[in-house]
Amino acid sequence: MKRELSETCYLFFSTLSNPTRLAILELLRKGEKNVTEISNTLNQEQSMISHNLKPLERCGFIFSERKKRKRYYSLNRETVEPIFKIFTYHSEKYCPEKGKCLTTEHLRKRRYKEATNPMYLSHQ
Amino acid sequence: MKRELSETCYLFFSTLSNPTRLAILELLRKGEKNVTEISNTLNQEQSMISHNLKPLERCGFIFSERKKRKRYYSLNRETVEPIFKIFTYHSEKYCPEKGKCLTTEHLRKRRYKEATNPMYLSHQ
DNA sequence: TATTCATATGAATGAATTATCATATATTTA
DNA sequence: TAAATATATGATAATTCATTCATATGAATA
Repeated sequence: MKRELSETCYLFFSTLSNPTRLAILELLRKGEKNVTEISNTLNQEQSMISHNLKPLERCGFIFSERKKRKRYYSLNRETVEPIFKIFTYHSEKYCPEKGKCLTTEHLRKRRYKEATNPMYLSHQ
Repeated sequence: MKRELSETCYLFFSTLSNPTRLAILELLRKGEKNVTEISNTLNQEQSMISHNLKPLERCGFIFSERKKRKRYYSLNRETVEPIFKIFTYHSEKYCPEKGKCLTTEHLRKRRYKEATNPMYLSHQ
């Protein structure tokens, strides 16, 4: 089906429908990181990280700023946090049997004040 | 990249990252519709509509109920409306030059109050 | 300015997703 | 129960997307 009808809408959600990009967003919730740091933390090729940072920035999910040689990426918390908040609410209420999104773990942590280890590193 | 790390999260957003499915959600905002009605309104193959309804229902974005021969699908307004509300807010603030999502048209009315006091945050 | 470090880009391969067509199943009515 | 109606399913073709590798660009430092 043609996608012009809701180009922006489609772009918005398709940018979020990728494990690498979700992992990047999750990582940036901890604070800004440069490309090499993201690459090392997620254990993925630097070029692959760069390729994935581009759509995230284009959609306004992240911002970037160069500092000396490095370019630091940071989360657009204003809208990204609410997006995941709704996702968390939705998935807990309507998809309770499904596995948990790690992104929800962090939100859950706040609620119940219990620390779990960040398993988003355990992929690859 | 493996996707186990956030299976539900990935599923959630990938289900929304499809023009046909977005059009279905948009249509269902007007009220419940059966498969044939959706198919006719969107001018798409019936089987294609059925194929796309499945992931939407599986993710809890829509519900269905059989009435006589027909199966009526309805929107899960509780979470879908807030999702699009955030999308609208985000895209108007961070992607202003891009085309508008049709979904945003309906929400635009209420937009100005919520820009200062975003009620979509009330989910948690 | 030559070198090193950091990031970005492009092309091509491979992987995943989607639409299509044919057909199957399910429900109602004659 | 046969026919008509409504929806679902499966296999394949078509399309879109992601990853990789090689390399280019850009910024800082020696």
